Amino acid sequence: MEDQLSDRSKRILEAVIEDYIATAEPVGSRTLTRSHSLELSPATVRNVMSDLEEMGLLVSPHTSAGRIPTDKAYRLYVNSILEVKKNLPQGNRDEIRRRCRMAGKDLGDVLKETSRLLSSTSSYMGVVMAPRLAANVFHQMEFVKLGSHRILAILVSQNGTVQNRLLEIQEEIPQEELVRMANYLNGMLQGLTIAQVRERLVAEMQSEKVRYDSMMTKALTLSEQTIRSDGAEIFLEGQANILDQPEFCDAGKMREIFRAFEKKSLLLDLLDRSMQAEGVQIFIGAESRLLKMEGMSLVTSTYMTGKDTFGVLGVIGPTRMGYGRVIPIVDYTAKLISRLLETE
Amino acid sequence: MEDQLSDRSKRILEAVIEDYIATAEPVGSRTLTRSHSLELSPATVRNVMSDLEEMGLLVSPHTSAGRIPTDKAYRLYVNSILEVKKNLPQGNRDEIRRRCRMAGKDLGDVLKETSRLLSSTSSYMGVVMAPRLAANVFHQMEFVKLGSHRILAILVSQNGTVQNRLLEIQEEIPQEELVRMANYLNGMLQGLTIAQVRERLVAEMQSEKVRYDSMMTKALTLSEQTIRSDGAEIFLEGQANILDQPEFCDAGKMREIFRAFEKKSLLLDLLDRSMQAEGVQIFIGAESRLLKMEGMSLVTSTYMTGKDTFGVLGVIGPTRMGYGRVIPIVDYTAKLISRLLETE
DNA sequence: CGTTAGCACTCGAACTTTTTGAGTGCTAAT
DNA sequence: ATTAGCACTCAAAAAGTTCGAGTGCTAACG
Repeated sequence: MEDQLSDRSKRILEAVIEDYIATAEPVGSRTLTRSHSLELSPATVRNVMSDLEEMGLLVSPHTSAGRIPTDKAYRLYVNSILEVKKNLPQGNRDEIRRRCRMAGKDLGDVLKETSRLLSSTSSYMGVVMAPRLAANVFHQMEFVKLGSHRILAILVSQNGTVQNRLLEIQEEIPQEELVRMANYLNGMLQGLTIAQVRERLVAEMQSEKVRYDSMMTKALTLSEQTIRSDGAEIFLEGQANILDQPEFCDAGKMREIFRAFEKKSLLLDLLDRSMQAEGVQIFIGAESRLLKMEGMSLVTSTYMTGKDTFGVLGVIGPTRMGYGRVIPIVDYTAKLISRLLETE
Repeated sequence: MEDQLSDRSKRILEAVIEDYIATAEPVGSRTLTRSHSLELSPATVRNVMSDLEEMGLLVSPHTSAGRIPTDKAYRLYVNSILEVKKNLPQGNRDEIRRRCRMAGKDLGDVLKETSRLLSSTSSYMGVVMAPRLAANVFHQMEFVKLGSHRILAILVSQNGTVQNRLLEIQEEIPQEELVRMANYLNGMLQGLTIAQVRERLVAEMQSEKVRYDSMMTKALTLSEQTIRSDGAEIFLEGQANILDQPEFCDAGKMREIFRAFEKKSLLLDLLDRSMQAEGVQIFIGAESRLLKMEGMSLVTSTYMTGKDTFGVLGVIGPTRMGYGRVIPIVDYTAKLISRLLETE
């Protein structure tokens, strides 16, 4: 399986891929020799392309058309041909920097803006997943009385995430008691991750010493309700950008794509998966069978929001996307955001 | 200008509009007489249609095609022909009811879900604008210390809206002082609208008696920072639905539409405008030149979240939309949401 | 007089046919 | 090993047909 590709074959494959990225049209031997200054005749190129086709790196949509790179080809390209410019063009750099300066906003706003940023600099779709709540570190909890039977619970994590939850309660609880409850909980839960908090609460509720203290019981019940459910948030921006891609210009496909993104669950799975490893990761076409609609790729990177809580951000575009350009953007943005969000 | 339309003309216009709504195709005299049981010959219908065309209620895309209703025709239809079924079909009613039961979520979640709901029951786009912050009634403010130079400010309104803002501060403020500041402010600002709060803060900061109390100054500065900027939130859901509309199936138009909705500012203007009057309002096609892309209409209604704070919700669809069906949906949803959000 | 049947005319949509040209694979010459 | 040359392919664009739902107009009808 270790494709023993000659240097020349690689050069040609690269040329095909780059042409296809640029034009979205099947590329033929002729056009290749013209645009890229390979010192070869069309006929030679044809032979090589024929080999590449045999190896499953190219396909032709029909006999008398040019050829198109397969997912496998992109994989090869990304892994061993493409050399990612370590240095993002200064222009991009500046823009990202500039738009990252956004003090006075909460985490959600920053992430949304980041998603926008990714979308506009890459000209594909930007996606950012907030760190999963469970991994965050508990910082503080507050209960605010809204009415006689409604309490607003506020859960603050150390990285600045804030979760609000409206709780309906049976019996009225006076404000002072709420404060005492919060104090009690804040003392107990300091520094734990939310996941740990959850365990702790369950354990505590079953322990003997709490069972007969109604205040504590109430407090535990309330807080348990507060941290229940961990709907990781996803910010997806720039959907309109993919309408510009010629391969999706037909209405049917577009609909499919939009529908798919409307329920974010599969995207969530995919992003969750890319959180396994650190750094930039690339999912090409059908490799992520989650994005089962064909022709889409995903470039992600993890970012940090604290000691050991991270989220994922990235760019979604057509398989035929400018990896060389996108990868540094994703990488740089992730690093910058990490720095920005670091709770020093 | 008071169109003196004979009863028959009205019936025919209605038939044309309804046919066009159903099929999205220009409708001709023949088809009309067949589908609707008007007791008239095609020729007669033709004559009438010709009149209607003269009055600017119908147009034909070209000589030998059927006719299409103009914006003016829709307006007439909505105002004086269409009789809105006061009673939403029980099915819809039930679904709306069911999905409105969503306790334990904050306002944002509820509104987002409502937008989804509007979108799916109408099969167009649902849109919900959160009440403008300025009109909300202040309830409570909290400061939570996140780090030595970072404070999380939480602003709770009486209707359950929660705003978080991250503040960077120069000099460290101990937690106890933050609590005292919050108490001071909560006492002072109780029951005012945010707009009034803003004024009050400015006034207070200039008053003599505060000027030399650094704690108060700090408190005022902090809170002033917190309520600054009033980015009304808009929840727009179901964009994929409009891809199903045949009139937008061409890629160019779609792109335009998606681009337009990506920056929500014009939508915001429009919704803001529809907040002038209470109850259901209808903007047809170019009437709202804000949605300057043609062929879109908007049905809105205000909803209440408290004594006198309201937001707007509605449905955006093609001008050729089922007004008779959509209007009750919007109306009913608005009422239900108002009831749900009422701070009793 | 309002309504209707009849008729010639229009013109986009859909279907065919033709043309075009970028592409291929093969073979023979360099 | 490379390349020039050639016959062949086939989608896409252009040109040409057919078809039918529409129209407007006129004349007849109750």
